[in-house]
Amino acid sequence: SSSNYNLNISRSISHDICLHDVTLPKSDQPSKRNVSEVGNSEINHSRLKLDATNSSCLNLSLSRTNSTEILNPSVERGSTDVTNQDDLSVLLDDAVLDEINLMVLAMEESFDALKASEFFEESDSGLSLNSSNSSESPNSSSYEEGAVGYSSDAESVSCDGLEGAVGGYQPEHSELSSVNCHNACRYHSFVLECIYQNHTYNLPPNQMTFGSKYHYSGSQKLKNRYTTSASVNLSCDERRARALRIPHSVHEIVSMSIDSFNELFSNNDLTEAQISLIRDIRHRGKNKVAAQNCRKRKLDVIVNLEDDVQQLKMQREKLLKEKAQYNKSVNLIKQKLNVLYRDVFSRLRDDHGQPVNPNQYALRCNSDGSMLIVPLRMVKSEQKQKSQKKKK
DNA sequence: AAAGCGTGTCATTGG
DNA sequence: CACCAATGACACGCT
Repeated sequence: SSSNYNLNISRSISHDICLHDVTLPKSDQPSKRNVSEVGNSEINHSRLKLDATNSSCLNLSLSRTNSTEILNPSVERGSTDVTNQDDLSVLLDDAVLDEINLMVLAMEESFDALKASEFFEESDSGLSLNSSNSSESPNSSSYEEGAVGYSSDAESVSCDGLEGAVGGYQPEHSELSSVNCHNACRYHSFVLECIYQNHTYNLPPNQMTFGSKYHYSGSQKLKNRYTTSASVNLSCDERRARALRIPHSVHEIVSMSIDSFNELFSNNDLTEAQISLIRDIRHRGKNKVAAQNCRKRKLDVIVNLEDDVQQLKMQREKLLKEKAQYNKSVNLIKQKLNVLYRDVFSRLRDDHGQPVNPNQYALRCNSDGSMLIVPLRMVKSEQKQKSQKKKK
């Protein structure tokens, strides 16, 4: 079945390719997301798929729908059905294997897309990539230049010839499906170059530049601002530093004292580009540490505030309990006072020896300890006056 | 697929 | 005025 041969192709090819592991620094390995972006440009027809989930191993897979086109470019799409492995093995002729091996070779050449394309041009049927700038895109994007150009917009080289390569699926490419392994290889090599050099893989192709300063000014500066995963950035600076032959590691540049740092520029050995890069590296490194400290402080503040909230909650609970206790005591005292008051009142007698009516009179306790019997209306009017004074 | 988190970077600000 | 640390905002990758 077609799915069977698809499996076999994948196995044989990936075997070949995995034998020639392209080992990348861990920090340089494209992340899954990057791969998915690359994957977006895949087409449903014959295709090469960069499987960089384990980017040390380049995995080549052929989609089942049109793998015949890769295997045999002369077969028109849909005109031939390959339905079993025998057919496939016939199609998987030496020429195809050569192509595959050449791709592997190309990958061994540090993904030098130009070299890869040269191999293919020498070996295949002459079908060429419709890339207008094959001479400029991969070659002019050599590692050194990309790094040098980091601080110079003028050195940017666009990737117009590969529009859509990174941005997403481009239907036109399906028309070239049988065209190809080597197109795809070059294209993916190119994408890899982009990723390795300046991480512009997240940019639309027309903005993908080699060696351009990654900070885009103007209205696009936020959207297109260069950003990469944390693990990639440092090595990015390190590679730039190496490319410019800066005689210090990124760590040294960042951590050296300000005096040592200034001494770097005192002897005029450094070019403008080097100086600019060194300053940028130091600034980024310092800022990175500052951001880390800032976030730590922020977390500390949050933790402290959470502690404060907890303590205040506990204090509130405690005060509420105290308040309840005091209210209880006050009520108890009021009850006792009431009992005492009634008791005292029940013992009082007027001039005729009659009990005093508690609805008409009240007891008043003076500051000197003496007690008076006062008419209740007097007490009430005095209370009114007091309350009015308080309002004023 | 969406949300949340961690991180690096850039712009800005205040010391 | 230059420098630098601090910080808000943003984008990205990862879970």
